[in-house]
Amino acid sequence: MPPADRPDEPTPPRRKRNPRGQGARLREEIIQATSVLLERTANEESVTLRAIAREIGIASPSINSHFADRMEILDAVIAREVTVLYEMLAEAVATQADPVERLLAAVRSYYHYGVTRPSRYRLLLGRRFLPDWSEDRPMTESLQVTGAAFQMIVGLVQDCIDAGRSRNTDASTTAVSLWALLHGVLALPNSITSFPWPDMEQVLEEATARVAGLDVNAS
Amino acid sequence: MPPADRPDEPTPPRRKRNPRGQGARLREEIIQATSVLLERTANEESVTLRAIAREIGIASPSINSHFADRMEILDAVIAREVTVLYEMLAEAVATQADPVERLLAAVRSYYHYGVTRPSRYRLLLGRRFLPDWSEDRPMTESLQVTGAAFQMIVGLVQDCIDAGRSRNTDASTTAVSLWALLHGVLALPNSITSFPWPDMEQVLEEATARVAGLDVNAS
DNA sequence: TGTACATCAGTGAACGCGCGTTCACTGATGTAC
DNA sequence: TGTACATCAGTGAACGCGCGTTCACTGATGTAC
Repeated sequence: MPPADRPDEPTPPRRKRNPRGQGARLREEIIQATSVLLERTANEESVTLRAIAREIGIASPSINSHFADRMEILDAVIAREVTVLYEMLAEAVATQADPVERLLAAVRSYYHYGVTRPSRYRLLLGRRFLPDWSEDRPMTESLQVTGAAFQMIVGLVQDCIDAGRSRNTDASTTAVSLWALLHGVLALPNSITSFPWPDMEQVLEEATARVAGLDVNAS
Repeated sequence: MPPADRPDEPTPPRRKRNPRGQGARLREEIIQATSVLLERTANEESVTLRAIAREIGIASPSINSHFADRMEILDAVIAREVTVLYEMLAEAVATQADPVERLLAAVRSYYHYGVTRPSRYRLLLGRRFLPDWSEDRPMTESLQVTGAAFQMIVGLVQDCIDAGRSRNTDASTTAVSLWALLHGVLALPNSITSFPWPDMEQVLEEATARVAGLDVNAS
């Protein structure tokens, strides 16, 4: 006889099975649970298929019909997050009219994403170092959005140049430098916690102006 | 009967046991093997105790008398590598007399370290994200050397300021910005391989001059 | 100079664990007749 | 309107694997007498 009706027992909350044509809903749940689990554990390694299944309350083989392996789930999470980041940038930029302010809004927005979703940001840029990575996993979707985001920054820099608000000449190189700076500012304090870091947002602000050759104070 | 004398069999090369007082030699071998393994597999996760033991040709429990766990070995590797990096910086700086050239030599040297020892560089800055990390592992030794390296950069920037070769005023903030830039320039192309990166050393060179407010062309 | 003994450096088999994967299955729900 | 059946969504037990860890051991070498 199974211990049926002991309500105080930590019985895993049994899921309702999805209705007939709606099997793809579990796919959504898996992506969502992985994202949550990732941010909670702050460690990609502990996001195993079994851990994801536990998080949702399903049997772990149930994942197999939706994803080939762990990496495929993580790739889905990445694709989603890259889009989230891209839209955050676009929204932030849209609120500003001044070319310099638009560029700064994008930079601040990227920084804000990295600070508030550290594990997911790490995943975006650390996928290549996961155990089951291999060279021939193209990730076309994420790469396209990444490329679009980059081109957006290039455009913003170019606008500053065109408006005579940047002393730089090469918008593309400037964008790469800004990206490197942003990534460093986000990654360093996360990596080396016991170091007397100054206010990194302030550092970023100043360095951005220098790297982009910005004329910040003009109206 | 064990298959004794088949010389073409892939018998693991049996190690000579260390002489009496020299047990600590194996400790050295373990650190060395871990470092090699890390660079070869490019993945911290596959550097397991058993993998390290296999690499050296010992039984895996033999490690226990030298290190408490995997993290302790990696910490020893890190301590070594931080020192290697610090000495590379110091040597590179010592070859130059001009303040700006000294700072640039340090920046190039850091970049060179990261490019030539990518997995170890990643370990230096990724330790916090390993599965068995915990907040109360101080790593005093590495942190001291890291602090010394940072102070060295601060000093180099200050020298540029004092010599009227940098338009900046805060050497410490500038050093943080430079560090972030360096880290980003190293990390980005490693993370996102399928992106049309420009020559990152060139990007670094230009951005360094901007971030540090350098007057590069003065003799 | 010999010999008993302690110590040091490391071994090898065995263990329990969590993992991904397999495979036969279950049980609700839509569809054909 | 009823009923047989196919399909869909997911289960649960079992497997082999590599891992870290344990524990009794081995065998060379230095030391005491």
